[in-house]
Amino acid sequence: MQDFTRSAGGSAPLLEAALRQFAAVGFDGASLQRIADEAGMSKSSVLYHFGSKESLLDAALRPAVDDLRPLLAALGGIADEGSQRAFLERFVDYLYEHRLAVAVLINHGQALAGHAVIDEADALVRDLSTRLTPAGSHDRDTVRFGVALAGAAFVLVAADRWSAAPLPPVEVRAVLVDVLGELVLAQPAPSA
Amino acid sequence: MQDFTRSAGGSAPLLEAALRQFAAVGFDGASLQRIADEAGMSKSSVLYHFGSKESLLDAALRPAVDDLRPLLAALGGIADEGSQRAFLERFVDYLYEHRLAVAVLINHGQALAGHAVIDEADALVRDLSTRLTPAGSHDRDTVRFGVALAGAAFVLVAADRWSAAPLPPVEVRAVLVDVLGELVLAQPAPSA
DNA sequence: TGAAGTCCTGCACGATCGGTCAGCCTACTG
DNA sequence: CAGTAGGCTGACCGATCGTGCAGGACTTCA
Repeated sequence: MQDFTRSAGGSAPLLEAALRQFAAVGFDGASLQRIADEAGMSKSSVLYHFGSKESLLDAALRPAVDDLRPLLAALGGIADEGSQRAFLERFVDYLYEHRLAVAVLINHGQALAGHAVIDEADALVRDLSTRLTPAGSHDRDTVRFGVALAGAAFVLVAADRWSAAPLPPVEVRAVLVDVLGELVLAQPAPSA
Repeated sequence: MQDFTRSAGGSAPLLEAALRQFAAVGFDGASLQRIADEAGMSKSSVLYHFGSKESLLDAALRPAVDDLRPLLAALGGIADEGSQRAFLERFVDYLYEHRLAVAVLINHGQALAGHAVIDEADALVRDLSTRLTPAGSHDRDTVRFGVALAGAAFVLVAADRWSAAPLPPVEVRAVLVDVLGELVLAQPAPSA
């Protein structure tokens, strides 16, 4: 029995091209032809490596999903403010490293529900959400979490879409750490 | 000379179906056939009303773009904290009313650059961005604006994607007003 | 009654979609 | 040298894409 979906050999540029396309125009909107062109190979080669478009999506998102798991594990015992900030920095770095995959999950995830990778990732994010807004959390915390995650995901992909000059990634990272801290940690008691 | 693109007659459900599809799977991913099915008509009827897929996108996004202009005008003289909050409430209401169109602009705008409506909307958002982060604004403010806008847009479309129970829109609105205020108005001086 | 106009549809088109398959080329193994 | 396995490709398939077009159903007006 040969392996059903050939594991990625020298197909890294293919995965990057696929991620770019999926993030830009969505899974349905992306075509294997364009992905192949962008990676400098033929459409047949793409299907040779991954067997199907859905397998390509799985392979492209897999690293982001797998890297999210240890992050959740590290969230176990966080009490003092120092370890909170350390976790935030690690989380922002994760979002940056996998920004294209995260953008696909956030922006196109709802339309892709049912695909194995998407459901898996959604479960992890749901877990992250309930961990960051624990106990008898208010809807307020859930909304703030959503704004933080989707906002960060957007900025990391289109940081300077409406700015005059490109934004330096280092500064974006610092600001995001601050903003996420404000949004999901140590919120001041609501006025009401 | 007959009108080139017939103006929308009783085609409101068509525009709603189109917006839903565009927001869900993007412009390229959405098919006229599915939009037509969802609106209960034939694909030919869609093209009868709007002439082309691109014209349909234009018609679907037009109200959101047009309603954004008076909002920008109202941003002219805002000084005291009261009018700031009033503007924020009006802005959140705008985002909610046009949440599907806003989602299309935020999530798929980059891929749709070149289309007239998109460029027009982008110019308006750029204007909004520079007005809210005025004078010698830091990159910091631009990032915070991006997080606020994209985060709000996401929550208004997928508020309860990772929450156990659906979130009441009234409460989402209140929280968003608070959050947007924290992110784009009266930011405390950065620690550095 | 018939001409005109509006709304809608089925059919047909070329292009492109995801996917299958036979076969070419290179490299390694005996 | 022959054999074989892996990487890659073009030709091709049926389905679906956006679009053009002719015409049917219904209303309005002369």
